[in-house]
Amino acid sequence: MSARLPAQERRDQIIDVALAVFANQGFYGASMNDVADAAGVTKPVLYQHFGSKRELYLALLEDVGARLITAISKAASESANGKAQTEDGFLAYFRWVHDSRDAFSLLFGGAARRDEEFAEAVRRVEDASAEAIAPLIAANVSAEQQRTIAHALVGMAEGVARRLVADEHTFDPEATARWVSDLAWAGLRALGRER
Amino acid sequence: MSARLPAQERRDQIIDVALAVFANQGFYGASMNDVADAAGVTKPVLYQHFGSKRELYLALLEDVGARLITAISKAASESANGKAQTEDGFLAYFRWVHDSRDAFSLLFGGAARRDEEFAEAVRRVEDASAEAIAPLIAANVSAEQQRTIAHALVGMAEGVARRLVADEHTFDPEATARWVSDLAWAGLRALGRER
DNA sequence: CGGCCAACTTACTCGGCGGTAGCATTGCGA
DNA sequence: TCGCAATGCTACCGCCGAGTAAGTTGGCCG
Repeated sequence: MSARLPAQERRDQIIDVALAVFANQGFYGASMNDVADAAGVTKPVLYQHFGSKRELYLALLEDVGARLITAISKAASESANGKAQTEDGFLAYFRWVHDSRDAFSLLFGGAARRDEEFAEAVRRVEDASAEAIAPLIAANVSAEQQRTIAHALVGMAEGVARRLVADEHTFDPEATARWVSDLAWAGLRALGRER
Repeated sequence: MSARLPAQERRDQIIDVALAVFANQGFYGASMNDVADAAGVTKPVLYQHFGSKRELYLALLEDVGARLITAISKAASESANGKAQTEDGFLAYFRWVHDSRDAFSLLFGGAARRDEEFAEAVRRVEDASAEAIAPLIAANVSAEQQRTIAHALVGMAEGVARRLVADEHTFDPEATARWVSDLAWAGLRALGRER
């Protein structure tokens, strides 16, 4: 069988494997036995590293969410003007989706939204994204409208990504980001002009 | 206890009640006993009307999805120009969300996306929405780009609605629709100009 | 009034899953 | 080389939920 591993390595491997399993079968669809099997190990081993199924799943969400936020905010902070920020932000997002489909499925595939505790973890990610977007929105609109716009843009990216991940065929993150950010940026500029 | 009901009425009542229960607790969170209790009957009664839990849930999805599609496409078909179609489409959408939060939660709350069969039902709704949007998109872009744009707009509406439904506080469908459709329409117009 | 069919209930089965107790084994450090 | 702590496994428990068999009640029709 597979070799024994020191605790830390085993833990990392479990996280890796569990991400794939949960992404494919969902939180309820995958049993702890499924995860254990996929890791080449038995159930009690999982419980040596994570107190419960929920705890394992939460660890995954946090892990994956942090990565996404980092990618986006890093990209946005390095851009000069608003338009570049929009483009680079979307580009970072779609690159992340492209390179980590499992992570995307886990965060936005659905299961995470039903459970209040999980939903909160997802919402933290979405709110962080919305916050990264906020500065791009014209200042002369109400706070309520700003939040709406921000979440509209987040939803845009999510909606596009969902379709790309659903129909398996590969996609070009650069082109997708350009299309979406063109759409978004034009909308944002229009907002500034009127009223 | 509650009176006996003829089959058809009981079936309708179950659908009503099940919608509320599943919307609040999710497919996995709610047991058939929960649904039965909420309807004031016992489990076997449910199974007289629906072959399985999945079948009941699917019936709900179809039912609710059809209503949404009808609302949107009716609104869009009655509008004169593209801009009006955009506005009226979004307006119909947000009115629907406003008046049927449970239905929204069921369709887009998440649980439905994990299961392949359920996900397909949801995708049918999203695709139908995307199709309603397609004619608004400039013809001089690739088919691939068109689909991306269409799903971006669908995602926009969904993202905004999700936030509105998540933080309970009531919202104004008219204002929301205006904000979102302004954003969308400006983007769509910009698309037509370039290239 | 009486019978009969549809509506409904009680009371189960069965399987799967989260979680755990206790034992086996491996390989690292001395 | 040998001990022993850490790593892992076998085998189990309890529970809960989907689904069902068989019996009971209510009300409509003749």
